[in-house]
Amino acid sequence: MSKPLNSGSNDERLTTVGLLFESSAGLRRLFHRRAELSGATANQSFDILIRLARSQQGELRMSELAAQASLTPSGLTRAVDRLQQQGLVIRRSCPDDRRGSFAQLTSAGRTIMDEAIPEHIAQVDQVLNDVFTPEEEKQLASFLRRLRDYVLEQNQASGMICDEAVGECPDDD
Amino acid sequence: MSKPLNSGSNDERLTTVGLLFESSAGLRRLFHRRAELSGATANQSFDILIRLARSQQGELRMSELAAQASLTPSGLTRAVDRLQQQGLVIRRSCPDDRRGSFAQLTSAGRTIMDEAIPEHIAQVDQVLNDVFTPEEEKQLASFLRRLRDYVLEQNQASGMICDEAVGECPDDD
DNA sequence: TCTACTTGTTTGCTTAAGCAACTATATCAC
DNA sequence: GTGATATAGTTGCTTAAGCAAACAAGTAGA
Repeated sequence: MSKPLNSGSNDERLTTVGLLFESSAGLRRLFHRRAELSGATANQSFDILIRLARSQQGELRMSELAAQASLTPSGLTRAVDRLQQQGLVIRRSCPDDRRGSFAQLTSAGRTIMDEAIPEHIAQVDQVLNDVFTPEEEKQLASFLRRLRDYVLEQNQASGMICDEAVGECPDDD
Repeated sequence: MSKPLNSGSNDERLTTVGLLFESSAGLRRLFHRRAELSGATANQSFDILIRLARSQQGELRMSELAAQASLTPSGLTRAVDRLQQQGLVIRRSCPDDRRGSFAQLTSAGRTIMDEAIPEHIAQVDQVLNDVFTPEEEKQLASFLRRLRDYVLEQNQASGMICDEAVGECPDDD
């Protein structure tokens, strides 16, 4: 209510969090921009596609995918709808649990991603090389992993967004 | 086009970037969630308000604010519209440049923020304390600052989103 | 000073994401 | 088995954010 707002460590901490948000938003924009320039793969759902591409047989349960992409179930449903309309993904219903389904890359989707991923990797490489030493990069990754796990756990606790994906999901893009 | 996609360092790098996105999204959710629980300040534009609150006389040029909040000018216009409707902010036209305007906290806005900010700081403190040592925290902040600056610069280069805000804007939450 | 160009902000329109409510299936307790 | 509860996913509706185009005001050059 009346703490000094611009003094020292509190302020620095707000700044730290702000930096995280800005970096994330900025990176997203940067990748999006470049993808756009280089043509077809301007797809806003790249996030989803890349996670599928990097999964076993290119498929993932909807809920798992939602968690990985930081989307709500409903958000994911529509995103997969769109990708399905574009022919990049299909739903495969889960044999073990008839409530569930998998989102699975089609071969068209696979083709597109085989083309897009190296580009994306090149972008990522460039950024990381330009900004960090390999050592620093490792550190950053470790910090972020801890933060991610913590935050995920807290959010679960408050009861929401899936609840697996805590361990080591292949958390790329 | 044909690099091995799941081998070693490339993959780790995708993971690093993914962690950044997930951390950011997760943190955002967490703060939003908690703010909601604790009452009034569930406002989705907290980001904007806090930046105003931490600025000289609680005002900022629209474009500056857009940059800080990672919004496009159009996004910011609407966001400020909403806040203005809620009586938390007013527009003050810039005397030096009649194209421009400032967004400025009203006293109502100030009051709300005086209440909300300490809560927010407490949340941030808790997360950072739980996850990092002070040393690590400093490191993380430095990494993120570099990344933010780099990305901002790149995005500018591609021509977009304001173009100040590169130096040391008070880049908080 | 008239013209051309740049910059700051807004508006029209479209898309995407969230919440809450709903359906279908699974699981548990009895 | 039957009923009660939980889980996976989808749908209706609303809000927010982006792009592109418009405008208005500044700046520069002839």
